[in-house]
Amino acid sequence: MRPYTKVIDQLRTAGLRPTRQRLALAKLLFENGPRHVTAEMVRSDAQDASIRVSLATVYNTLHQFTEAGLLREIVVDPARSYFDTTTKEHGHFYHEDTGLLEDMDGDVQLTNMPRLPEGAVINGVDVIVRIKAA
Amino acid sequence: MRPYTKVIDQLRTAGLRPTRQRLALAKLLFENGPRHVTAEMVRSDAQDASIRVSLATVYNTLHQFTEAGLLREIVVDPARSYFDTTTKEHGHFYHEDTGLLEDMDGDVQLTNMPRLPEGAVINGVDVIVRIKAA
DNA sequence: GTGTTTGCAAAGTGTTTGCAATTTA
DNA sequence: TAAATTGCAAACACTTTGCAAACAC
Repeated sequence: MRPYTKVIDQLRTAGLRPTRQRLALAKLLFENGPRHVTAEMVRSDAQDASIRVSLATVYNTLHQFTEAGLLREIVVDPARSYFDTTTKEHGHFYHEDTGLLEDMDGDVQLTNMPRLPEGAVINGVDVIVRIKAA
Repeated sequence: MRPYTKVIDQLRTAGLRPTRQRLALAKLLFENGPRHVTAEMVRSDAQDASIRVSLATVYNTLHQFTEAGLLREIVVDPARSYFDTTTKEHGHFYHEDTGLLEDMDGDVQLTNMPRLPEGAVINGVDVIVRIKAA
């Protein structure tokens, strides 16, 4: 089987050249099941995997992947940005004491939502349940 | 009628002395209906109202009020922190292009929520509908 | 008077940017 | 070879902190 074909195509479609760094990071991000990462985690994982990539490139790549629809940014902590490899809409559990972000499976629904402000369209819906150890 | 009695009591209960700055900021925050503010907005409003208060104190005060249960922090933008004067649980519309944060009225409900991870309790539930001009 | 709070400026943190060197096509 | 990408270090924006002066009680 040809490696990375899917990701390469997605990158090309997004106008991104499949460079060594982008492919290595894509592998790291998408070949280990659903993940929720920060830039620092990615840099650290990359280092562990002997991928030489600067932090600036990690940031660039995360944002480019997000624009390309390969990642979704989740805003839960003012101190750092999380990126989710699962892009379909879904809720999250956020462990406030550990910083762990976890997918909610099943599909949570919003009921009784008021109508949108005049002339607005939805860009995304965030459902975050903040939890802590009992 | 005695001024600020309620806020003064709430501050005292929280172990906070009702200082000139805290009272002035409380007035500014709580006497103009529901508001969603950033530290910079508060500093600017304070300046307009001839309240002399440093940015450091604005930050301290916002956090102290939040701990005291007078404010609720809303995380929507990695670049800045919002504080909501409405503390009861409710959803928000966030205008991504203007940075305006707006209360959802009516009470949105989450249905079909999966059970919490083992040993966890809920700390808060965020429902944020991100919108933009059509 | 004693302990708390304030304000300033400096430090801190995560993120972004400018630009020369490198890589891709 | 032309255009895109990378990496470094400097710059950035927001937030926090250390500490002396001011204030509340």
